[in-house]
Amino acid sequence: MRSTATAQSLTESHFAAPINRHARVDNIERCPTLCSSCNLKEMCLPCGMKGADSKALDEIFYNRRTIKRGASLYRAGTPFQSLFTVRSGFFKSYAVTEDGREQVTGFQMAGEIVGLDGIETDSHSINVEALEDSVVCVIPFAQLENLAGRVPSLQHQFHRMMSREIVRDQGVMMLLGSMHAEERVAAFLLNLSQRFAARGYASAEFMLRMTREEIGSYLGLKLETVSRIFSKLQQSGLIGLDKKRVRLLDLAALRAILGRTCKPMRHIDIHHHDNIKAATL
Amino acid sequence: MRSTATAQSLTESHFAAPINRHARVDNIERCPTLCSSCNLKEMCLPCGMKGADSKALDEIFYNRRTIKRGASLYRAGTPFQSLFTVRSGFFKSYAVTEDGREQVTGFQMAGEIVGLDGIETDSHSINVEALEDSVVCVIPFAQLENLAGRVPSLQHQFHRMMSREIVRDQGVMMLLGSMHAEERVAAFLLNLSQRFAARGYASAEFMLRMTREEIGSYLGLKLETVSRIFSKLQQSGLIGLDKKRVRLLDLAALRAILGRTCKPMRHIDIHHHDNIKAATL
DNA sequence: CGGGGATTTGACACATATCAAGAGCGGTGG
DNA sequence: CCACCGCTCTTGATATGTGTCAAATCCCCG
Repeated sequence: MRSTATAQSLTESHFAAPINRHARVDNIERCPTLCSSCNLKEMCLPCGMKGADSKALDEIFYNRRTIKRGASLYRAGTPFQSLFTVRSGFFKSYAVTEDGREQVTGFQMAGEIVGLDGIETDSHSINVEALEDSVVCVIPFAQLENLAGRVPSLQHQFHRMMSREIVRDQGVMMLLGSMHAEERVAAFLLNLSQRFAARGYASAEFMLRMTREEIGSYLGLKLETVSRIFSKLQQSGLIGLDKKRVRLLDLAALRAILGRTCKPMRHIDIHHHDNIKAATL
Repeated sequence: MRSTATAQSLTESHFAAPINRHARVDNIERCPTLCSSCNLKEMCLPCGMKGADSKALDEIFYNRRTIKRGASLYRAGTPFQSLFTVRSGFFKSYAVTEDGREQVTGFQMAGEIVGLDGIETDSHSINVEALEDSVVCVIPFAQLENLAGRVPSLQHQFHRMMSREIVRDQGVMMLLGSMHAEERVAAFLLNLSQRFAARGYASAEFMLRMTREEIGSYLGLKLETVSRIFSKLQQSGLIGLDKKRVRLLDLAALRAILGRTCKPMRHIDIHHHDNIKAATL
């Protein structure tokens, strides 16, 4: 049923966890694994904690929860109680305005943390939805804070993860605020590639779990624009594209797209150049 | 790993930091006020802490530092040691790409916290610069974490402030990703107004500390566009404008600008509506 | 008081949105 | 099994919002 070959390693490896087949209802179960022996510990909450400290995380009484494709992990306005770390699968987070506009604020994959938006007001401010059948670890926030108060390395690691989220968001602002469509798409693909690589997956070929529209929402573009740019990159030989499967064929060229700010500069002449120099210095 | 001892030495090094040079140099002084008696405590770090706990914050050995207009509080790449809370004045934070593009990621005013970007990697990822002569409280982060480990209410309050920053950033993403120029400007003005109001300042009339270009960078617009929209809003009577001084004359109308998404919605019909419903469910 | 940056405004260019049509695909039910 | 349906994606033609370039004024700061 799932498409053939290569990228299945992305999904299969984590599907050892039992998935509730019958009901459309999310399944909650007692966690069978401890953080200290989890294969994701290198990039999840325990990252950076050593020896005894990392064992301390096992104190937390947490559950696994499976979320079906298309189902919500949580919605804006619901009370905040727990953080979630993605065990397997793929999520999107998005905000909705009163007038119904939807803005995707991020895509989350294995090892990434979700739910930080709820801490401020004790209720969630955004929505998080599974883009494929997924499994998360549910971490009761009160317990985490309690434990963090006693384990400095955990506390610090948690702060680092929040800080990382802030830095990530600022990167998105940069992308949305000052990049052209083609740059945004290139940055998006490279970012995904990098994150897959960090997880030991193929970094040059992967499945896009989200639609063109969701990509567009994330990048501040319309779906048609995303599609057109995909086509263009494909024709230029920078990427290979088969439906949702992407192959990055020329990483250097993709990175180069990020560099060039001032368009092809066709109408440029010496005068022009001087102006630009003067303006930027 | 971070002991109190290192924390002290961190602070010491702050004192010893090469803050030489006469005239245009930032000034550092021992803080004359305690958090528990600070007039900003309602909206600063101590916010939400009660009685004895709020006194605990006084344990932190922190300094005041004055930053001249145009001077940097910190720059990207410099080592992270302390957080800062704005005591008075106004700042902008901004990121810079390799190719020199600058993206303003936020404006900070009294009671707001700055520096959270540095926690992740122990070095700052963005730049922060004073838009007017300003004063900040310097909070050595190691000390803060140490104290937070012993004072749960402080720990929780700090987590709330980080979460707030994340939520704020997501609001900016929404603004940059799915709003029109006029909406962005309106949202910007209303946001400033609200923050001034929360501080007991006039919320309908205030000075813009930043240039049109900085506003544009923040909003993902060019300075000319910002200027044009200011003019338009003025001509419509929604705002009064005199150089950097703004008066919000019609809050309701400004808020209304945020509501209308789909232009005049001319081509809409019932079919369309059905599609939308189906799509969102 | 002078000079350079900030702002405004206009004319025009261009990137991206909008509208529209069709193709491909997956699921569903006869 | 095929036919149908809805959704996603692609592609083209066109519209439009915002950027770009330019020039004049203003005025803040030294």
